Amino acid sequence: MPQKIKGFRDINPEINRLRWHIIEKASRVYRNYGFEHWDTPIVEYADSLGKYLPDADSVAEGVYSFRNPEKEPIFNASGNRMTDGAGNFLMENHFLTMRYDLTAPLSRVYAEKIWSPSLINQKDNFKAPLFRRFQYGPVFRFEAKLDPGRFREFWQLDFDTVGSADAASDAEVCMVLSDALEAIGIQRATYRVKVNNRKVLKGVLIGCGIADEKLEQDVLRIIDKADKIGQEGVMLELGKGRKDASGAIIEGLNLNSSTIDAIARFLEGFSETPSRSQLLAHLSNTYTANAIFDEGLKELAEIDAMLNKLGYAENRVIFDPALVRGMAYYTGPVFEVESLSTFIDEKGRERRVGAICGGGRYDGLVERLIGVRVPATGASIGVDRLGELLTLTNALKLQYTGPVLVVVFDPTLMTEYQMIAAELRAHDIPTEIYYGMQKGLKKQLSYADESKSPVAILLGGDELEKGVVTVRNLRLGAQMSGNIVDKNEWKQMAQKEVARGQLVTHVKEILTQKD
RNA sequence: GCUACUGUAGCUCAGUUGGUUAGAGCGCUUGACUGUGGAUCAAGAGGUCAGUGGUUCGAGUCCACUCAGUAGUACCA
Repeated sequence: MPQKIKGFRDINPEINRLRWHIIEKASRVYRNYGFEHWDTPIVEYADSLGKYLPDADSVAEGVYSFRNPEKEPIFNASGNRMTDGAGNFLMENHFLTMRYDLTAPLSRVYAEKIWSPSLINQKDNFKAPLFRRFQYGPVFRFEAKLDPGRFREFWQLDFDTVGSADAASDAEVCMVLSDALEAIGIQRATYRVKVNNRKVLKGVLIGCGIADEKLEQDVLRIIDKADKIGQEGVMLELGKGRKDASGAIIEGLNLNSSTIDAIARFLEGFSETPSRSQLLAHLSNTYTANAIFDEGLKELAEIDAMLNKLGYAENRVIFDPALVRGMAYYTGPVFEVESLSTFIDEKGRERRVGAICGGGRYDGLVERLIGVRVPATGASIGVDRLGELLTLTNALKLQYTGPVLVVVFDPTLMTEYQMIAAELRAHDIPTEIYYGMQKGLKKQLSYADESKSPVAILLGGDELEKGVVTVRNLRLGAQMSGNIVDKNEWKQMAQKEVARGQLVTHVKEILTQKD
């Protein structure tokens, strides 16, 4: 049997409806804030996408890569074609990579399209142009192990502001996320936008004597897991390591105990979720160690002030001092949206979906491509993750009505059926004619049910002669089918013979009925 | 990647201490029903018991390995 690749999905109409609902509602909010819609290719030169470069002609760690079949010239760092000793251009089959997020392509677009090449030599006296875009589409990651709800192809829905260092643009990210989720139909009580600042964490760690970047990343990674492994687990992993419940051994960082204590004290300060203002007060009273910390704190205070004025209170946006986000490239504020909704899995356990959005400030991303520091901030909705959440928690019921179905009683009347369908379509009523080979009436009406048709049109020789059609209200019929005994009575209610000229009016009437 | 568990029809599962031709419900197909489903009845299709090797007179059942799935854990742009 043919098979699809694991980690890739077939998207059925139901998932598609949900997916596009999310995209349409969120995009409208993004547009409202002035973001414009861009798309970029699914494949990019590997070099454009950052540090996850392939090292062989195979799938490299985490990404899908392959050689471009076309031979193209190689460029050096200053953008000139490289030549061999005899002056011939060096050509190569470049490495191409399928995008693993939408942010790396964004920085490529910015560098290539927005940053005019004529300005590349003026970088010392140059103010980066402003660029605000939203984008959605599939991204690809090679995952060796696939957790439920994690795929190799999945959709993201990003919005980013490139060219602003203002904390106001960070505050705006929180507002956009909050607005977008509510536009999608997520109840305010069921999500929280969480905000932290990498600069604060960095400052604290420097205060603890951790300045080495690699070590900093390791410590942050462990802090990030605090809500999962608890305070105790964090301390063990910072120290000598631990054994988890399944018996797997997790290596520790072997920090000395005074460092661990200092980090623990920092985290303990927030064991009870404090309000934004409490947190700011606590931070400023306790840690005034260094410049980067102060800068981070000041940014958080600005974000807080703006959110307060604009009505984004603690029930929408909170500060979480242990929030890290995995990505190394974040340089300032980081964002994550946590869903508070729970669902019961098939084994009866209560579970959560977790993070449904993520983002942050990444002032160094464009710099990696063109050597110029361009501040940028933004976030992304995990479309499929969110869709999964809405399905599992049954939080959103999308109203969907399928097409009217014209039942084919008598194949010789096909032209008549086509005319009926055309008439309904001309009035913007989606209409389908049954073309299946299983002609039984039962089959045709089951088909109508499956495609969620509201109405079936029945017409045979008798009706044709009388100049009428029979219109059956399938939604009403379904409602009544449970408790009706007398079939004729039921038929009378759910089904009506109307004059051919009244068809459109009658169908419209049924369609506008609310259940 | 590591640890544990699971793998029988499209789905959910039963299958005795190893014993003849592997079952049920739901779903599916056809018909009763040459013009009215969400009912009934009847018939039917559908299985390399995840795969390979082994133990045995005999394996769905026991053993080993492989693969896949689930849960936890690690990594995660």
